[in-house]
Amino acid sequence: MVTAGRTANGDTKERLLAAAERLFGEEGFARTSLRAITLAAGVNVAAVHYHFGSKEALLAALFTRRAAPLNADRLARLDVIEAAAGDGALPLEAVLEAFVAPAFRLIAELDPAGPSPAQLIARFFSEPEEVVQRMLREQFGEVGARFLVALRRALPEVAAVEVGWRFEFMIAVLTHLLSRMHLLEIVPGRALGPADEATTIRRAVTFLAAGFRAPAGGAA
Amino acid sequence: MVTAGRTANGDTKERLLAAAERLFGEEGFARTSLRAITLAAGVNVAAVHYHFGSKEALLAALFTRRAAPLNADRLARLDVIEAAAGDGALPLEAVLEAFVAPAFRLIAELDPAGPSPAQLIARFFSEPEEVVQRMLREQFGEVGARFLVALRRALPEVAAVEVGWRFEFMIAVLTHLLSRMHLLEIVPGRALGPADEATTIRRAVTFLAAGFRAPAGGAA
DNA sequence: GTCTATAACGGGATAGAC
DNA sequence: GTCTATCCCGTTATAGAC
Repeated sequence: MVTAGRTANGDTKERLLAAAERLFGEEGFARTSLRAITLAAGVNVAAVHYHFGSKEALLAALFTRRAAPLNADRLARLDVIEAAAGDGALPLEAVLEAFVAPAFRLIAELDPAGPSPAQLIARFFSEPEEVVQRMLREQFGEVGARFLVALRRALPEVAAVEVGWRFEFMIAVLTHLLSRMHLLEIVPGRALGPADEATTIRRAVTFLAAGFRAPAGGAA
Repeated sequence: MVTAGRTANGDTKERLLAAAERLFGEEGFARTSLRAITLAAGVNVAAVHYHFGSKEALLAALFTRRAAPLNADRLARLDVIEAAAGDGALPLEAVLEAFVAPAFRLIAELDPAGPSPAQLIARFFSEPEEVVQRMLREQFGEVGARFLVALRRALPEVAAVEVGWRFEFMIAVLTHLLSRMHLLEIVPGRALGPADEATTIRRAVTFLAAGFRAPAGGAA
């Protein structure tokens, strides 16, 4: 198929992306060396710079590769919901699921075994690198804004400021789930047990929907 | 007061802790060099090794210094609630506030201006270092277990497994708040506005309480 | 207890052969 | 496109003077 000969496979770039996604997700960006990545990928150190240019550029490539389809999926689902609702109020659970479910889809579809891709996406929210924070704003800005509007339409009785805060709580729950779901948690004897994707989504949506609907005033 | 002479102040150790707390919290452990810390503290590089032994030991010192009183405060509040309740069911909002409020107290009491101490505590939950993860289990194990029991006592009508998951959601919301509260968020035009401590606590508790009480079944 | 100087190492990046 | 070899820098940590 290809013109010139090479080592054994032509997908060095893909192998690098896969290895980097896993290691960045598990160890974080700063702790992961290019040497560790290329070793895991079975390619040469220089390959990173040839294919991507720098360590940061590799990270950026990983980010957009996952975030773009993730957010496209979210917006497509939201389009459907908004079209079905016409001018009426939006169904809250549906909106929440449109935001949450694609992230879990990301886990299941790609690497059935490993914890890989979603963990990295979630980790982005806590990585201090400026590049990361800038890309977060770029990639999630539009989705966030549109979902915020949708949530307000779904909750006309809740003050807009409160919806804004609760939107932040939703992001918290989602990123926490994605980044830590695979490991045994801090508190022993939790016995959360392994749950399938659909159950986890339902759990999150149920919890979040109730929180979003709560009357704002109530003190204890 | 002191016997022998020295540079200008005797609180090198304290200055190191303060600088490290801020920098680790803002930049993360791996990205923060000892040079940056000692520069910010106005002390010599070697002082870190003299007073603490290593970079990791400095981190550990920071962790226990904050986590211990934080969790003691939580448990004390829980004691009061349990004593008042006798054998009856526990009041959910009170239990949640006993868990959430001490963390915010941590912010307000110590450094009224800066974002410092709580941000680091929250960051611990996403730092990949094994030391950090081990200390998390050690320091938060007891508190987590006791609050989990208390939450189940407060919610006899909710399945124990669900309470376990929702406990995890609560940690998500809290850490997210503590680590990111200071900065403008990803979605522009949110207009969350600056909120005082009491309001933020009330917001979180209201949201969480409703989520915890939600009937488990409901699909959309 | 505090400093300077330096050791010992690993990191990202690049040049140039193939 | 892929490799080897190497540059150059910043890092933690330590030894030893003061």
